Amino acid sequence: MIDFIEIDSKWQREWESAKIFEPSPDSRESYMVTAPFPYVNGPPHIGHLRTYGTADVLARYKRMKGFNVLFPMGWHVTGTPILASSKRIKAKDPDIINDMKAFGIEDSDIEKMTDPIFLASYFIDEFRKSFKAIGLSVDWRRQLISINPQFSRFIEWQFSVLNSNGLLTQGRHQIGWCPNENNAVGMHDTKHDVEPEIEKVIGIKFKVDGEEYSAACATYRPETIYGVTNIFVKEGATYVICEIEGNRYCMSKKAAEKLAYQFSVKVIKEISSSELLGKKYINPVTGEAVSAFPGFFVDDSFGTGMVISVPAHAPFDYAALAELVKRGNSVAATIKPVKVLDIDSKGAGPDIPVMSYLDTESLSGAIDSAAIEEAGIKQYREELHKGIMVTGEYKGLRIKEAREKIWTDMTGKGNAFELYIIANNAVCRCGWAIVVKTVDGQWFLNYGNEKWKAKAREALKGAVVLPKKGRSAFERAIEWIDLRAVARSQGLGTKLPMDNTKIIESLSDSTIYMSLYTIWNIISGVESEKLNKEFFDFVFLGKGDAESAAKSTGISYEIVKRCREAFDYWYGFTSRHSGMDLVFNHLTMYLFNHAIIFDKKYWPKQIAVNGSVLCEGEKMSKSLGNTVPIKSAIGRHGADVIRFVVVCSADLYADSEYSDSAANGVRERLEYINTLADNLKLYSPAELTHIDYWLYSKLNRKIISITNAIEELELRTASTAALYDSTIELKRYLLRGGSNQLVLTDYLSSLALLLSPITPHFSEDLWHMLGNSTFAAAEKWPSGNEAMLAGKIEMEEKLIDDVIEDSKHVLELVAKKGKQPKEIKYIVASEWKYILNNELAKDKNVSRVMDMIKSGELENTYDFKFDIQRCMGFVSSMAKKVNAIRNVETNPADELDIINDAKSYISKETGCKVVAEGEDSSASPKAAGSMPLKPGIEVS
RNA sequence: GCAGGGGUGGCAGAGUUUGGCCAAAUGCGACGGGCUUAGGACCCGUUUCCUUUGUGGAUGCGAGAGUUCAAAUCUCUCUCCCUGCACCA
Repeated sequence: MIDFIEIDSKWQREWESAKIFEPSPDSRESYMVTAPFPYVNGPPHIGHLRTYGTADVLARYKRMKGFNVLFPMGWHVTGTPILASSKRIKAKDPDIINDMKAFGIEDSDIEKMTDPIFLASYFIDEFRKSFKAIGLSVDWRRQLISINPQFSRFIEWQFSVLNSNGLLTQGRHQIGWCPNENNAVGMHDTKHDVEPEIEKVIGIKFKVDGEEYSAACATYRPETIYGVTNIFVKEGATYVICEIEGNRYCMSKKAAEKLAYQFSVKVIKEISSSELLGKKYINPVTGEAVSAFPGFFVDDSFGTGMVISVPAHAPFDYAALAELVKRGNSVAATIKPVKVLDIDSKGAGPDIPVMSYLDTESLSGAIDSAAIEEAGIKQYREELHKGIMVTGEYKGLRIKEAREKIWTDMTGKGNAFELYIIANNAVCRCGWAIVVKTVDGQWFLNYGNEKWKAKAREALKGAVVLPKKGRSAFERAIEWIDLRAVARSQGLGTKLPMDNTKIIESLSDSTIYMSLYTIWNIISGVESEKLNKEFFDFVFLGKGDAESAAKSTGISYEIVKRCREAFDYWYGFTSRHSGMDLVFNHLTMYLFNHAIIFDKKYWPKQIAVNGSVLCEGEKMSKSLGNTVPIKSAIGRHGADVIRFVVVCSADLYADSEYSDSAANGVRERLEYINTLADNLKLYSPAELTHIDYWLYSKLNRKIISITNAIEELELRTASTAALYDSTIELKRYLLRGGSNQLVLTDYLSSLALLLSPITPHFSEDLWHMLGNSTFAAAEKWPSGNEAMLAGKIEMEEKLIDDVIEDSKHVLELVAKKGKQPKEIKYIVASEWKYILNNELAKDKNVSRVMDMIKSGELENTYDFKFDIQRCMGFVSSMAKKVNAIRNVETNPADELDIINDAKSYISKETGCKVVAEGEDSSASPKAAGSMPLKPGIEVS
């Protein structure tokens, strides 16, 4: 049994004291691997490991390939989540406190986490411990934290460069807002961690007959204006007359209060819902006057609290009218639904489309709001996608188009105004409903800038994307990304240079920070005030020279010069690793920012995108309570098994799956290899034999395929070949009588190195067990020797396997008849069959070979006496399975030798004595059926 | 809707770029057998259907059509599933 925990810590100590992961620029080619610095507001779990593990495998592999590899790590602290967590702990929120306790954090430490900086540093510590324990080959001298003053100077510089390129613009912006706490609300501040969904709707003005105000009716679907039969208000709710931007409206009091965060709202007076019910409302498009009714479903705190009723297209409206009729409302009884659009392109759909979605029978009973809502969603979707207008000015147009036109028509003519709502009714942790607040003067990064986009496209072109199929997502993302709001009123981070009251948002301050790693170990002692524009301009842009930069900053010439050299050296080749969920924001912004700030030679060279980690078949999430902390996973299985399972058990783009059974499977195989290495003394060196060459051939083939796979980060392919195929090969080698100590040592040594990027601790241990004193982690990657590939020998071994398999099949059939055979006779086919077989193997063209036989070309070519009749019969019998013919030249003499050589093995496997002979000299009834690579089998 | 990914045997999951040793790797499960006092571990076999003193045949990789001597693999149409659509990290 391997003590995985023991070897983990042993080799981690040795590597650390040998400083093999702390590189400096030298004469080798550089290779820099980075992954997003983790956000440290909670414990590290195995989900984090996918990206970092993949990056580490690549880093370790490239190191062995002879590159000078830098794999740095930092910590992301910027933004609101850490503040939010602290706040929740302060408020004694049991959910978060229980989570912390479950992770094993002492009460006293939880207490201290009310200080966000303590919380961050606590988890930084945890992450570092876990990352070290899993064996990441990180240069720990370069840990930057996104709120270090030096980091902030760098971000300020970045924004000044962006600003000087005209990429920062100002404008209006909508945010989620808690009226109670008076602050912006993001996902981390809501109940159940939902993102407040801000949506734009249109408020249509229905002039109230005889009054100087209009009803403001909010809707997503202005195109249904042609089908409005009435208006709904909430019975019993308080409404108000108010003034917004010079217009007077009636709307619910609650709505007016919410809209005050978007507009300047002046309330004139309150008005009861019953007063509104008595009035007439003029449709701004059709000019028709309609009545108002009480609607059971109306929520006076949503939108404007006044709803247009389109019974033909909205199940709720239809149901509400039906309900009114049931209660004896005679005016409602006169209302006929008006069809506005049809999902049938010929207009042949039903006259009252809502009937296709709503179970009208159920309307006679109790109201089932959930069912009506579901019908509404379905109808809305279908009509949006397939609908064609059948009435009004835009008759014949598709709905999406018609909606856009009607929207701009109405807002343009002053018949409507735009407003924002929280579509998902998100609620702040304090319990208040979130509202939409309009902020003027928000700063945006303008990713819509065409020149910038062009540069980003160029940058993408110059980068390798892994997996290859991931590229199209980037192409889309570059076109799609537009304005991004960058200023926040709260959170940790760097202040926006243009507005010192604002913090730079946390994805925007992490787009080019990887470049800072290259010099972090040099500047971490430098006072942050000295890191001015001249310094960064020189180090990262090469502007000016070291002397003047040193003079203007007060930093020593040596340091300035070293920084520039370090950046220039390391940033020549960078490989960025991240999860696929970051393609549409972080990774795309990463490309954009590199493209505009740095010289082309420092642009990203490779971007690798990976999937996530499933746990026992389920997506990991806090709410499911199935997140597995890295430290407990390691405690169970050791670092290498976890690395293997989490990082290598799926293709790069697919989700990998962590499960105990998978982990056990990996461990068993590692144990097998280890035991074999332990038992090497039982074998002794000898001359190379057939089966030794077979193993060498397999090994070299494996080296080549693993190397190719890792280059493409196809780690599943690589790891399967390295571990699973290897154990199968080793078992077979021993079974076939292989026992050469030198060969086994060679094989295991190569295997140790091949596995080293994936299972570094195990490999290091194996490497030393085999008598080596160097570090496997720093060894040269094995190179596949083409000369050792022996296709023929592999084919021969395959032949033996096939022969054994077929023999067992026959023996079984015979056994069913109650016979117990003692001997198997193999009859190797005649030479002419081999000639035809090889001829067919060339191009698998049956008719060509037939022609050869008939025309006599065959005899001319091969100088052999053929029996035309039998040849034709043989070829036509082969016609059906021509696909299965192997493209390997064989002959009967060799095949006979192979079988004779393997007699003892076959005999052991089948339990029978083995005899072999040629077809020509055989009297066996099975002789005629013999074929190349499929000898006749007779048991007796 | 837009964009991205996918549909393979009881399950998980390769194979698709470059069509042909593909009835389809590997793992798990199930069943039968061996070994054991027993269980575990381990070993052998079976695991689409039919056929069988043999290595044969049929069907088959979401559905349908096409290209080809040959299709899981290429083309087209359809269908279903998953993910993202932001200012949250």
